Amino acid sequence: MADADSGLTVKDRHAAVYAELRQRICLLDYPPRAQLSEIALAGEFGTSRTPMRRVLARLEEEGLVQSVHGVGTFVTDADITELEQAYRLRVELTGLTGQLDPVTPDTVFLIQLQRLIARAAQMIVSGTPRSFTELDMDVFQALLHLTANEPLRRVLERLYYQTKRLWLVKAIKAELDLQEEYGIFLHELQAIRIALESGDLMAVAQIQRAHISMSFNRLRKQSAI
Amino acid sequence: MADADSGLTVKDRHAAVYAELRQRICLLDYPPRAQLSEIALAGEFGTSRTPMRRVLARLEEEGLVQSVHGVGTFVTDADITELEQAYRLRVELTGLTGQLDPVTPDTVFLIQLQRLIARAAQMIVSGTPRSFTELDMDVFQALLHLTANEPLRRVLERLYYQTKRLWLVKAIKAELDLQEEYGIFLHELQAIRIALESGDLMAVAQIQRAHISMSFNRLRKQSAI
DNA sequence: GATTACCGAGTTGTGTACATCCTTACGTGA
DNA sequence: TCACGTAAGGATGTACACAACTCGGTAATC
Repeated sequence: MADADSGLTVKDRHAAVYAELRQRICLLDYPPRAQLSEIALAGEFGTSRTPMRRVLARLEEEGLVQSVHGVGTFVTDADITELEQAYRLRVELTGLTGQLDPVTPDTVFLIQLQRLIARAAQMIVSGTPRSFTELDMDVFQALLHLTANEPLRRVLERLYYQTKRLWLVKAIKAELDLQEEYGIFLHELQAIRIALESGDLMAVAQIQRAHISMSFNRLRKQSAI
Repeated sequence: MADADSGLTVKDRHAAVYAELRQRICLLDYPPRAQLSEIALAGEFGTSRTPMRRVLARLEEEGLVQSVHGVGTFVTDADITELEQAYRLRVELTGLTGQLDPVTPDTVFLIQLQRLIARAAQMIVSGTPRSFTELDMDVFQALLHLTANEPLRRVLERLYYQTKRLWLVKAIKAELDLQEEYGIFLHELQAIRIALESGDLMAVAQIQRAHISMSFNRLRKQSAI
């Protein structure tokens, strides 16, 4: 409420609402099959249904919600069989980030990464599925800057938010070894830092690619039970 | 006008209008920088501004138009330097079609392809830049069925329509050797048919990938003049 | 004559009433 | 008691009036 939107254009406001709703869906604040009321959301964000419908239409394009005439707008359920194609595409595209317009990071980036690694280490001590997902999102956004290919970034971002809920759903249902997940993630970040310090962006991409692929296999293994 | 929309849901109508406008933009019926009037389009499609704005918002997401408050909605200009990243991503993703969920075509598909090859042969005799682009779109849609990976198909479709205008703009400005373009395209289709008949979908993908890459190089060579 | 302030036309963005549609509960009849 | 028709409620989809904004012309002023 009364957000400091001074100087922001109207499209920035739309983007902020979109990002907020996307965050809520992926953090399961709005769990799968939850109903989103256009009127209620409009009231919360201090606007009317018209701009809210535009945001919801975009979320529907991304596959995060689904609107049915006369019934309502509902969060889609994160089904692993339906999202397997998206996950595999995400694996391949992550590998491309080291190939298409790679960006050598500056010192600021390395410091930021070091801070993220510290947060990952803290996860092992006092991590929750939710706080881990928030960290994972921050890491994703940071590593996205390693490629300057804007279309690739947009596609990767979409695929990330489409598939990320799978992990959190499984984690909350206690179908994942959380300590193992935290440890692997910390190890991945340390490997990425080493690769970055040697300036090998192709290696960074392959490390990410490998871990996304392995993470999906762990998710699938648990589902097969 | 009075389209046979009996039985079609409302979202199909939206999709049809979206596809129609996308076609017009990519065939340069609406050339770059052309202004699209919400009211005029609403009148043409027999609806009001509200649904039309939803379609235009999606076109803006895809980067085909740009809306400015108080000014208008304009077709974006197909700038080769801006679209180079999209083009290179398209090259890589096309290569993935033989790898992610490849679909072995049935006999109907091969017959359809044979018909497309015949149209390509006709291009050499009486082709125009426009009719060639229409053929190219049909070929693209047909070959898209060779992968069952839906997310990949959606991304490829977006990248295709984002980048396709570049060719037609250059062709109309007579900065391309049309006979050479038509000949290469026919040769590509024949190579694809041979690869398909041997069931090698990976080869089909690599042939497409190579031709998209070469096509972009020809576009860039002409631009460097 | 140059500059600046202002007004008006035209466009996109927003708010809201209404249309359309689905679901559910209720009542009526067999 | 069950089946079916019907009406009410609530949701999304649509239409339209109005607000916000940009840009051109015009006239007043220095």
